[in-house]
Amino acid sequence: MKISPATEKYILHWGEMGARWGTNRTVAQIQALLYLSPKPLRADQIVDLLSVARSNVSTSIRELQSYGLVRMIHLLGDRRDYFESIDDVWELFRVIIEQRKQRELNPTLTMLRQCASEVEQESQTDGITKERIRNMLEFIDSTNTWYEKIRSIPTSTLQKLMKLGTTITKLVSK
Amino acid sequence: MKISPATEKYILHWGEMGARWGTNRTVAQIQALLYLSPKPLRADQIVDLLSVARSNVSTSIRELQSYGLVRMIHLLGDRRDYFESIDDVWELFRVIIEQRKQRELNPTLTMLRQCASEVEQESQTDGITKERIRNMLEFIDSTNTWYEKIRSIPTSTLQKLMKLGTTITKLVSK
DNA sequence: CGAAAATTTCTGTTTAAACTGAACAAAGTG
DNA sequence: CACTTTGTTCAGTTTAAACAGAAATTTTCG
Repeated sequence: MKISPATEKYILHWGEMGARWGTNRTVAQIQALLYLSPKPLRADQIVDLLSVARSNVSTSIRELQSYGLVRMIHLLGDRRDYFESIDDVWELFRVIIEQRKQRELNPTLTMLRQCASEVEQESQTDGITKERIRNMLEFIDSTNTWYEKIRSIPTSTLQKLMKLGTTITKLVSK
Repeated sequence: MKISPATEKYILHWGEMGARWGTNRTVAQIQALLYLSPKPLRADQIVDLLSVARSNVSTSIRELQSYGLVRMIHLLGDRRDYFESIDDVWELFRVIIEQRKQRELNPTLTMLRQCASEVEQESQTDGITKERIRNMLEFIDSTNTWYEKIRSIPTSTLQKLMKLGTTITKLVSK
């Protein structure tokens, strides 16, 4: 088995993007490879296709599984582990967004609530500073609440909503 | 001048988050410091408050300016450069999102269009692979188009829309 | 014009994460 | 129950980015 030029380009780009989205290159490359692969792949196949160490594949796949982006599959009469990625792009990004919420939004919200509370006790702190902390908390809190309402909306509805675009603004105009 | 405990907690957390959002710790810390500061700050003040090298502040501020998150200010009769951050949280995230679009979404869209085109010539590539590339292209393309419609909506309208939550889904139900 | 102040650029060091290869462990197989 | 296959863990190495400090540059002002 071999990687075609277009497929390789995709995988390399995805690897670079992964670095900007909180994982490392190999993890993102493996996800891209599994996403594009018509069949589930084994770890040793990934080693060959991406030219990375076996141990690297093992830990990277564990990470992808913990994110819920990749599943392990078994074939009858074959004890080796096969892996496949979520293939529905909407589902894929749902999972990614959900992970980022857990890892970034929630902790930030906790921190901001603490800061907003603690800063009130600090008489030496400028009023503008206190206000800015409150503003940030309010913003992140709104974003969070909004997301929690949005996340359960089915894909088909989201697609329609996105197509609507600015039509929705008429709903709240003035 | 000194940093209060609550302020320090904010700055440290923001620094860690920055690392997950494509910049480094110092850049994010400086932005946080400037955001919270009631007055514009000089580079040497940032050096003292954050305990980082002068050169580090210089390059970090340059990066923040290139993002459009921080502005240089001059005071009458004072030749030193002062800096301040965007203080409106909505504007802040608008700028951040716009930057990420430029640096991530646009290049990815270009890559996907190339891949989708090139992969059609590849007779050896599985049909499923081709379809997955098309699906990803379509998704990123929709996201991009949606964002381009959304980005010019005024803050007040966005706030109302977010408060609506799932009410909007009635618009497109079934 | 020359000194002092302020800022940037450059080079080398530090640091943290990614990665490899080998050792280890577990799970079938003959 | 040895032996092979498969998968994981771990220790050491590599790599890339962040950072500090010095040198160089620019700016300001007497």
